[in-house]
Amino acid sequence: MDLKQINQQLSKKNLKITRPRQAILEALTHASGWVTAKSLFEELAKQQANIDFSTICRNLELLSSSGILCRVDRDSNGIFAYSVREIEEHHHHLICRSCGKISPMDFCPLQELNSSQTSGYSNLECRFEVYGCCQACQGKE
Amino acid sequence: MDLKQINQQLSKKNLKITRPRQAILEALTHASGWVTAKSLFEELAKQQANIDFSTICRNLELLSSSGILCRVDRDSNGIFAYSVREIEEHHHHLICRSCGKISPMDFCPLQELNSSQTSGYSNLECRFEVYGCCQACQGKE
DNA sequence: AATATAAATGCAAGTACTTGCATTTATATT
DNA sequence: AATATAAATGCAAGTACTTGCATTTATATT
Repeated sequence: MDLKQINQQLSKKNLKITRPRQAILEALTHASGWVTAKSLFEELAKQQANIDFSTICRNLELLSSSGILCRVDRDSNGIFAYSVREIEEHHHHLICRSCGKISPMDFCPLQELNSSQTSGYSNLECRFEVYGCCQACQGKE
Repeated sequence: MDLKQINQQLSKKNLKITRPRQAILEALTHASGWVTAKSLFEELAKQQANIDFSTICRNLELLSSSGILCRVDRDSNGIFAYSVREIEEHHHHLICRSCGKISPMDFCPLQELNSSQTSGYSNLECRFEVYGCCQACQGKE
């Protein structure tokens, strides 16, 4: 997804097209891989964009919950990595513990979950991430 | 599980039975529900146990990875809640977003995951939590 | 019982956000 | 074009750990 399309999405959701937000999205669309709040802050600082760290965090959070970004706990330490969402369908991620590679999976456990396990509950959502060692990293350690 | 059994497990794993660790485990075995690092710290401070916050965090982390405690991201904000593990079998948790109630589920998505989604990967593990609104909380909001 | 050693602790400093609030800014309305 | 308003920002202070390191302590070995 490119910046123009993203801006259309923002307008649809009554989210404003501000200078800091544009700089953040510009960096995200041009980034080669996944970024963290910290790496993005450092990148933008280099460009003298002068954007506060809290503004970056709030935008990454907001853009993720708006479905414009994907958010993954790559190192399973609660520090999230973000990237522009390229897949519209609901999905989860498979993460290599060794090289940090992130791949989408269309499998969602909620669909497979027998309702007896969650009987009486409404508004079900889940958090699901799979960690492993990818083919390229096997034997390397 | 009571303190005696836990201490046997600790010895088996070459983990020492120290005064701070005993105070933490004593509090955990007597706690009515789930505790956080912060709530446990405050509880122990009240008892004048004089245990450093970092010692509490390190123990909760270690005891979880040793299988003595369960650890759940109850409010999906990265702040974990812990409780003594009463179920030996591998399991995940179902959490009520409204009242915070935590229930075990024996379902594990890794068993259901089609291997085509993770082909080439080894040492698979997953993080899985389900959030919803429990029966008692429905209509309350 | 004395010694060795590996684990655990406490302290201080560091990390990665998060929140509250006053100010600014983008967009809709007149 | 001026005004209203709701969203977004920047700053400062707060939160919840986390890490490095010197010191202490529990257990195994002699």
